[in-house]
Amino acid sequence: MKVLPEKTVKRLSEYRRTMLRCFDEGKTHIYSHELAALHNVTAVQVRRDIMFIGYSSQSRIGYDIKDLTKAIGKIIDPKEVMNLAVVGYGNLGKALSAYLMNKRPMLKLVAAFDIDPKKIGSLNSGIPCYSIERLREIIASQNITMAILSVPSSAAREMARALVASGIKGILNFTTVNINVPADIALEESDIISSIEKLAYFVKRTR
Amino acid sequence: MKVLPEKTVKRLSEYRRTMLRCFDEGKTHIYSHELAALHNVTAVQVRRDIMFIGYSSQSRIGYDIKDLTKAIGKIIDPKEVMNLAVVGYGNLGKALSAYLMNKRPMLKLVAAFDIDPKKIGSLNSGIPCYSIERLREIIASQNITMAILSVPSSAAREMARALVASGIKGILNFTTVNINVPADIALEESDIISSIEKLAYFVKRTR
DNA sequence: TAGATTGTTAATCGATTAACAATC
DNA sequence: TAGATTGTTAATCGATTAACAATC
Repeated sequence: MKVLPEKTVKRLSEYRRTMLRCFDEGKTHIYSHELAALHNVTAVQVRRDIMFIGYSSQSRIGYDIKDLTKAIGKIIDPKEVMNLAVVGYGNLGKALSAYLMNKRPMLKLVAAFDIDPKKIGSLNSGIPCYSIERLREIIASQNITMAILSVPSSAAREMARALVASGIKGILNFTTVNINVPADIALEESDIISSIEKLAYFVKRTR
Repeated sequence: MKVLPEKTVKRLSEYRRTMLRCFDEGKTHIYSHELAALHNVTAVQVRRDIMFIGYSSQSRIGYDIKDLTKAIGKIIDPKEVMNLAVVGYGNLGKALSAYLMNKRPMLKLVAAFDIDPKKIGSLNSGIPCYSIERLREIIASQNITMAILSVPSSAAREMARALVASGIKGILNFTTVNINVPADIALEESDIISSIEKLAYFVKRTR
């Protein structure tokens, strides 16, 4: 199958999460326009995204939630469990860990890293925290493929290099410094400061 | 001036931050290809973004950092100080507060809100924490225009409604639930779970 | 000057939307 | 059937890149 557009992948992930919530609330089917309204997109957008994964509902009573969530998983979920680490175990690292804990069955958070000796060893939210010196060792032994970078921004670049050197294949960067990685490493930036500044710009504009 | 593309606004914010860092390190000028390399974009992209704000360097020795950062500020910064609140003062809320504290002079974090009585009143990182019941009152009295939403996802929709009802003009949503707001409210979503799932998808692909 | 860089137009690429056929 | 919905092509819109003129 052809590689999906980045934005489609993101939306499919969101559709699935929304549908799982609706399913818990007793809903079994959902119309494209319902999904659309819940995500601030158009119904055509939803149908197009679903078309991308080759799914077809064969009914006019909306999409079968159970069926469609499974179809999305087949496309966007990894085939085997992927292990993650959170690097930098401060407030942000802990918050991100909590978000990730047991949310997605195929994505497993297995380790945290920090330089603060007080944090090392602690099982704060169910995962062990290691010294950053053991980064390479633990990444290899635990077969960790993705990392969430939540260290202080001043350490971001150096840490990113260390992660790449340790064999990490994907980095989610939560620092406020843009990092560079080789082309074969997946990178996702989440920059709070620029998000806020962008928001401020568009608030201003709408007045 | 015409409204800038969203992505351009975001990149301009990032360019500025990078340039300020470079300036602190003693650099006074920077080439478009240098800025480009630091942000994983092309030099043409950088020049085009700068063109959007009507800035021109009039030299072939790179952009004058002091001058260009000022020009970017003139376009993307609010004309007067904007007050922000963080709603939900757990690990994530505290981490986001720390990120924002004294980083941007025109964006001032002035209040936190939480339901936990233990947190209320505390000046954790220099800002007071109020009971969520006082949301409307404090937003009005402190003239708060933007909110960072970092409550548990189950409370996200209700809290978003309360914020809009209180007169908030922009929301940065850090919960894992998409929220709906009227068209005149600016909204920026930062969804950790879908970011991770997207990352996993593209890690898979590059193998 | 020659070489490097900026600024800008035109072309390309990718993502969204409009229009509508097919289906229940 | 009539009405509502899905699936899909074609058109549009927006963002990026290629090409190159202008400048130091």
